[in-house]
Amino acid sequence: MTSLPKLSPTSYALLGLLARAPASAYDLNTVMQTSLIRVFWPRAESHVYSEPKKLLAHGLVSEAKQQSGGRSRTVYSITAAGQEALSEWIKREANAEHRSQAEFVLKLILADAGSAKDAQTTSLKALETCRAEISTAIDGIEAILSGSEPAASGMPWNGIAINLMTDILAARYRWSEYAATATAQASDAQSADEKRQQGEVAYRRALDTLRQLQETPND
Amino acid sequence: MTSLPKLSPTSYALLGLLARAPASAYDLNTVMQTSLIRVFWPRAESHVYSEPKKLLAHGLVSEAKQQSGGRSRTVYSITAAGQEALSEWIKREANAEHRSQAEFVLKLILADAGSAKDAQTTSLKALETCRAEISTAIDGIEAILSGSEPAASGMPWNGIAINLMTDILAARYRWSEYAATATAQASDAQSADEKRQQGEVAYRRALDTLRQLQETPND
DNA sequence: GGAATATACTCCAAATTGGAGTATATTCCA
DNA sequence: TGGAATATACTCCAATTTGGAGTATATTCC
Repeated sequence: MTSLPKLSPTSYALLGLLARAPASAYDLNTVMQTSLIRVFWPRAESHVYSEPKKLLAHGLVSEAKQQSGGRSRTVYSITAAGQEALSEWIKREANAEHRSQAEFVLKLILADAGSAKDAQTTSLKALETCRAEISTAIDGIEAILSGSEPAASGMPWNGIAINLMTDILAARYRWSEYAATATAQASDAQSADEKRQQGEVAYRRALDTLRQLQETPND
Repeated sequence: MTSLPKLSPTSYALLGLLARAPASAYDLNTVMQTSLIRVFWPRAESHVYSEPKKLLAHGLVSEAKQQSGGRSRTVYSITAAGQEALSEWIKREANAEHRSQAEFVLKLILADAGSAKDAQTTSLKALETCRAEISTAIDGIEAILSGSEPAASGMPWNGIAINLMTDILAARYRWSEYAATATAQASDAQSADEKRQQGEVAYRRALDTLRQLQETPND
């Protein structure tokens, strides 16, 4: 018995979308690239197209080929076994890890190899990017709120989850403002001791941020 | 002329570390797995070991084999061409994208396929994870501040960068508290309309978060 | 003297990316 | 009415990256 390829979180993500309604890989990809899911589970298009085939091999979805003119379309639907596997996955203890990846922070960490100006430029770029993301997010949320879809699927879960996105975005934005100021203060002319001093102030700010969280009264 | 494999941000990350001091792949890996870099540019051990060979092929680093008893050690050092390539990379406009990946958010978004209890359990797990990360981070920063290394490398840049980590961690922690409460309020017994209502409240909270950022006075 | 831990790697299958390529269908605007 | 742009609906594949297992020797601690 040759075992089937193991299911990944991506498999379950798509299975979860198919639990809402049958869809083609194209439909799934549109959701994967444009919805909240993209923010917390980004996957390549080619991956979104290949994954349903794996679900099919596992018997978690069924496929139906449709013809509309010269163009064909494969629509996937979740099976009973799929429903079963999905709710089993949801129930399983979650991996609460939150991974991030940001090339510009790498440049900041290694900024010694460049000039202070470079570090400032990088911070300003981050600030600009946050501003753009904020505008886009506001438009998106407003569209959802004004949209008259009767009880959009995933309520209230999507609403709760989107707050993680906006809270992190707010933190990133405010940090960018701080970093733009802090990097502007730094200059190549500074002495090693001045640089160290400035670094210490920064570390202390970070420590304060965390200590405030532990002091939070739980009343 | 067969072209060499292209350099990735990971290549530059290691080149940047070698710009501080010569090191073995083992040393580089220790930094990659334990320092701030791990938070914003996590890479697998096998990758950290193979990348210096690519740098070597490009002539950006040189290698020196050392013997210490029966065990050998390859120490890499940055070359002049490496210095050049590194500062060119630092100067290049940064990719300011900030990617995240969090399986537990996926479970929350797809929580319709499970019970309200599952969503709450997931939120509580996220909260617990944040608490552990906060403790670890406090210990780490305190160690840096009390450590008497004279002007640790990367000052003040590392200090500024670490604030992005702590600011995001604070946002994640506070969101987890919010999510634990919000998911506790939700129940499977709720009507579709109640769920929709609760979702709307959540979306409005997210919108408020972002709008406050735009209203920030720039004085 | 033995166990645990640190140093110092290699190997490889599997997962994932990202970009290019190939069609047909529909919508828009001139 | 014709042509361009955009949307639908995919496939293919090389290159990147992961993650885990495996193989040594060296040092520290009890």
